[in-house]
Amino acid sequence: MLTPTQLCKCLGDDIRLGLVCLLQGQGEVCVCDLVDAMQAPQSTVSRHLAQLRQCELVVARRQGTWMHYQLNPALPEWAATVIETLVSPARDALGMTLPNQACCG
Amino acid sequence: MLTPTQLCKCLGDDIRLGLVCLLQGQGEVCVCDLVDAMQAPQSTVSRHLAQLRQCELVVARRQGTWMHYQLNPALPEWAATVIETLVSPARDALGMTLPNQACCG
DNA sequence: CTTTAATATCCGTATTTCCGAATATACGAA
DNA sequence: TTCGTATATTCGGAAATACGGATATTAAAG
Repeated sequence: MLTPTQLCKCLGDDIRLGLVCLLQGQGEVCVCDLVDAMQAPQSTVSRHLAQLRQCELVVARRQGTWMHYQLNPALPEWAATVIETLVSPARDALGMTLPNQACCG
Repeated sequence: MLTPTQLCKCLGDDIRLGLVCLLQGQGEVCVCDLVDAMQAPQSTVSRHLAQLRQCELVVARRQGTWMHYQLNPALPEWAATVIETLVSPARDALGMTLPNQACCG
């Protein structure tokens, strides 16, 4: 079960927080678009996504070769609130632009 | 200036999150009471307090030999919201009881 | 079955973080 | 000045985390 400390540890990294920002309010996004938006090596993005999955901050769905990620819609309320609160200042601080959903249909 | 990533890193540790829980809603608390409540070595508590100060999550006031800490009342709104949201589930998860303000007047 | 594309995992290395005993500092009292 | 109390800082080592190239896995297509 997700604890507050775990949530903060997960969000206390630029890449993971960036990924959460990309997912927030976007429904599903596939990994290739996330890699593209993060401008980080694919293995790095994938490793961080695995960590987010392990904490249950995100859920994944396979569609053929692609994996689609989204924020876990069943987060505890406090966790969802924390994420919603952080996303806007985090987008500013990290210079995040919305993902370019170019890769898959 | 405090960034979302920094805030999360700061809160992503049981001792620092515990300290924040002890301070939230309590006004000033002196270090001896924090050490007592955390049941951790004094140097450990002091080191974590220094980190919280460096991120400007807390401010300190000296009164003679004692140091009184409180949450920074001038936190950015998003940071204050995150802390308020986390405190209650964090108190549960960490088994925090309120500080025993026994040490100084 | 082979190839190709998307994603995940492995693994050695580098970096960061944490710990707590010991020590230093700051202050008040005698 | 000297002592005692409260707190901060130092320091070396242990543990956790992050990195990214190389490799493995999965699935669709030919």
